[in-house]
Amino acid sequence: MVYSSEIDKKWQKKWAETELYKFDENSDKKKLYCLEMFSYPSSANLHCGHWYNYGVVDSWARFKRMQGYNVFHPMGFDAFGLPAENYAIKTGTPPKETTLKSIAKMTEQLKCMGATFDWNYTLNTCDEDYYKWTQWIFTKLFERGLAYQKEAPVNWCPSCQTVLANEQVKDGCCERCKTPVVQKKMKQWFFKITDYADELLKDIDGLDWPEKTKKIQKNWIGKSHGSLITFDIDNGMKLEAFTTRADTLYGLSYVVIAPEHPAVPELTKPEQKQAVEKYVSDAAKLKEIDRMSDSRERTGVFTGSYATNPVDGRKVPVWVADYVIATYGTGFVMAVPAHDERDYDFATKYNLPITRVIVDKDGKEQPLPFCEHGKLINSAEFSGMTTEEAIPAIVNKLEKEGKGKLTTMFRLRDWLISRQRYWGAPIPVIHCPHCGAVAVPESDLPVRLPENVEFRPDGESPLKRCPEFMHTKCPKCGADAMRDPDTMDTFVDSSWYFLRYPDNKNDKEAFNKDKINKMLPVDKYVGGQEHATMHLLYARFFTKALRDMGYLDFDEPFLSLVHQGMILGPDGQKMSKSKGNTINPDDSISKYGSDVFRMFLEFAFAYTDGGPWNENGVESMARFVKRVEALVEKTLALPDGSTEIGTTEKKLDFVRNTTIQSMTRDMDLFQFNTSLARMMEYLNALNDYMTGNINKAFLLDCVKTYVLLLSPFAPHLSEELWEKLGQPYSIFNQEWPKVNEAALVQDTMKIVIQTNGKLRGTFEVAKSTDKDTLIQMAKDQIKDFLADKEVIKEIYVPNKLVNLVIK
RNA sequence: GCGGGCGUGGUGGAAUGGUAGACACGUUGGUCUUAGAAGCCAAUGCCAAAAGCGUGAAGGUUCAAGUCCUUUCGCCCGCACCA
Repeated sequence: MVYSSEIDKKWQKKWAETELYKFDENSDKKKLYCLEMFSYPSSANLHCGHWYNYGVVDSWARFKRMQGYNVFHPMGFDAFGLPAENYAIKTGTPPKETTLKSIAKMTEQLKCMGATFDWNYTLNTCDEDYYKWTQWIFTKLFERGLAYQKEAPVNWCPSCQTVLANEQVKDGCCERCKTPVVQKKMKQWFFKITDYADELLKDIDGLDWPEKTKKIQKNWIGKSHGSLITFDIDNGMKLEAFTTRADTLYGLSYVVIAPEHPAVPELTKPEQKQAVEKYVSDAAKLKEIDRMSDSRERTGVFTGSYATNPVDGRKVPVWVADYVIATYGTGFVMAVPAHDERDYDFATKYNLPITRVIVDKDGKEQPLPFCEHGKLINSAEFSGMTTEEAIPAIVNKLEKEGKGKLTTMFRLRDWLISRQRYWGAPIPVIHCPHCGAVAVPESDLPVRLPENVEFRPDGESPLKRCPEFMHTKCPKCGADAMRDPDTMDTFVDSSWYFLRYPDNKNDKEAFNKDKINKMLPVDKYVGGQEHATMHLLYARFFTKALRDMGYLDFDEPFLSLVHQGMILGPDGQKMSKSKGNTINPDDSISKYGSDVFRMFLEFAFAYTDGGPWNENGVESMARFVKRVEALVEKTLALPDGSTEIGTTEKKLDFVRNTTIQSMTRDMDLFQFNTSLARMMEYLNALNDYMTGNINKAFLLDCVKTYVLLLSPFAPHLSEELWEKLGQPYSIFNQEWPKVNEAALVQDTMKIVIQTNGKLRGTFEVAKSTDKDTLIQMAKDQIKDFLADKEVIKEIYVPNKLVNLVIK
């Protein structure tokens, strides 16, 4: 036999016919939900990244299955989104057509991978049966006040012609097309993820996620402890400012409001009107990227109004300046130039007073601006207090007058979900002239995406140009009304797909509560780290919101998370067609078979690191497979031989059991590379054994263990070898080998000899040897080295080493 | 600027504080062959070398440090006017 893609086909067929991977919902084995992030259906063949994610994790799923878990391992498609729409704009092919074609092709390809996916549980987000429930979730969030519409300055991508969520803006540019994002005021739908900020932050600690991802998510949520301080304005308004440094209040020099703040016009005195209006409109024109640039000089204008410092009654000017962000805190801040760098720059430029109120802990006057914590001076009764003491003291005083309170602020903003694009789930809302925004009732869902729509992008939603879609009746009052013309961000689709898999055919509800309470949370989730602040955060929010609405009973969707690394081109660069450094898995697979390709990916990289492609590695994996085949064939061809269990048998049995032991551990750690290294060592040990006097029955047993251990990595090959060994179908219904503790006990031990911690030699000795004898043996072995040295201390680590401290 | 991570042979990468470099790739030599390829055997951190030196650099803790601590350099990632 020579392993090849023919063997792959043989077993894929048999697995399909016998429904080997059919998931049994009623099994009494312990469930294990193993999930990889689903993929965008693309017309191209599966690339290395797909294989690395789906193929490698499949090996883990097989391992768990053999360990006796009832593994749920579904696969589906994240099918809405811009690429299909952009392709349609270019070629005129409707997105639905391209997408469905791609899904069909990709499904075939995934089947050729030989993974354990149960395709009865697949889903596709552009399917009506799916997006009906995406829309249903929207209406539930709307009913609960978690979906709302507001006019807001939003991130607008002039190239994609749509708004973007904060998470989709990278360095002031569209994450997708790199075009600089501009600010635009538009009425948009938001999900109130900020309601869950505290819980989303708090629960991170309990997750088995990479520390880095947890940190990224924590920073993104960005909780900060501070105070809200109310300022009376001379026009009778009251404005609140958020600050983390209430202790510096006596150093107040002026206050600043963001240009987008709605109170700006009211604050502006007639004499300043022209200047302020110009400033505000200039600020609006600035691209996000320019405004963010920290080399930019601070600018601002005086509004003509004055605010009163609530602690000492002094009046300070109100400025408008774009260094204040409208969307963080209250969009209004107190400026203490002596103790804040930004305020210091600004005050210096515009000649505003700079008053020191903080000295360092030792009472020294540090150069200004001094932004660290310290001790208060020039602060009335608070002088002499430390920052930590003064903050509650000052806020407490203000609180009695209703002018201050301690509070927390989050960096996280609400999630903007409207998109002015075609290929997405329509927002299920009807705008009625009498009733306002009305959610489409469940009985009228789905709101179908019409097919005859011109989707040329011009900043307007394509659906607006489809009168049959737009015109409808208000579900409440029956009046003529208009549909919402926008579609939902595709991250909405992916925020709940893992809930749909276990109950994907349910046409009465999004998912059955009992079913998903049983199957969820996902036990192992594997996907790219780039989703840290997007998908992974949104999915957590959906889970918590649905829980609070009573649709499910768990708090977190993904208990344990792993990020796969990235496979780079042979040149160490990210693979891309334009660089011409892509590797097509199909070439390797047709040449060597899919198991060879899969094992190469498993062996050649640390899973979470990835790295550059190396063609030689695939070859070497093919050689490994040949050696395994040769082992099985040679074993079968052997005459019966001896039946003795002697030292060589014990030695091989020891290797067999240490292999089981370390592989079981490494697989749980997603260390596929070291697992396969152990397999190579075990193979070498088997080949060594075969050079001697052979006990065939014993050898066969060891070879059976070998094939079992190999099976998660090389499913087709192992199934074939299992059959060759005369074993019953299927190897994947076999149990993962268990360690025989007795075989791990050895009669001898290897002792390392060190002097001052440096290796001098080793020796093999009977386990029963006592300490003093051992030390003497060690000394004897290196007596030449010790000849002119004095041993001043002897360290003995039981069963391991002797370290002689010498002079 | 703040936060996090990582620096180990020619390469990918291994090492519960206890033999650094497992397992491979590559390279070299041998064997087989008319020849080549494949296979098999051997060698392979540095140094000609038993000794000595070696995990970015410098200190420290320890009988013993790639691993723990301090400082420092370099690279990568995240956040970035967040008050």
